[in-house]
Amino acid sequence: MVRVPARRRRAFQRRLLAWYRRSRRDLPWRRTRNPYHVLVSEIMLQQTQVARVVPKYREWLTRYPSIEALARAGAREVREAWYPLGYNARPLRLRDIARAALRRHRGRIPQTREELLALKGIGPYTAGAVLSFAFGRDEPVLDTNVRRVLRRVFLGEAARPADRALWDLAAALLPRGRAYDFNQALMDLGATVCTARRPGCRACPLARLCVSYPLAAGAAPQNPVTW
DNA sequence: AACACGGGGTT
DNA sequence: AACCCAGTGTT
Repeated sequence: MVRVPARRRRAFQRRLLAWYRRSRRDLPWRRTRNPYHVLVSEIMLQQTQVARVVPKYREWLTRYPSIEALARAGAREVREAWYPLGYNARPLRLRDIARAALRRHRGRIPQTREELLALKGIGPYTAGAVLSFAFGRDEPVLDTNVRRVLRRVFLGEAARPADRALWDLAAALLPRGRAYDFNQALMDLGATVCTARRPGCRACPLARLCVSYPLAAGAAPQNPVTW
């Protein structure tokens, strides 16, 4: 386990949320809490860049404005509507989720982690995203952005932590009642500042807290975080 | 733990 | 020609 002192945790939360207030991206799925809309965006965003998802997300919701409309669609049709996003099992699973919602959940997207994970196409990331973004629950997310930010800030660039440790860390850092903004902020920071290549440490609100930053600045390596 | 699964943008 | 991308399901 990674232990984070309360003082450092609060500084992390405060700096991240303050940065997000002024620097967040305006994305279409941040303008709704409709669980179906949120789910569509999250399935589309699996291993797929935001810029490529935005137009397809709008088209999809025009063509399939409701769970019922999607549930009625044929396999060929949804696959064509999905092209060229790739990972073409996703549109079929999304349609099957719509059908399962109608048959087993009164036409609604389920609101518990267990029920969400029981649906093919929804894994730990997407379950956390739906719970925090659509239902306002205090649940962490761990995607490629969050994984990179937490690894760099708390463990160092060279660390190869198991997912278990990063999920625990994401959960431990979560400010009560602020999961929506906190999770979005973490992903935004990873996507726009703490990028995989050429991270923008100069613009990073967490640089002063970051284990990796002293290395980037050419200073002596800092002690690794205690496990 | 490792691998397959799409396709397009970036370096 | 690699690398990367709001991961998931299957060995």
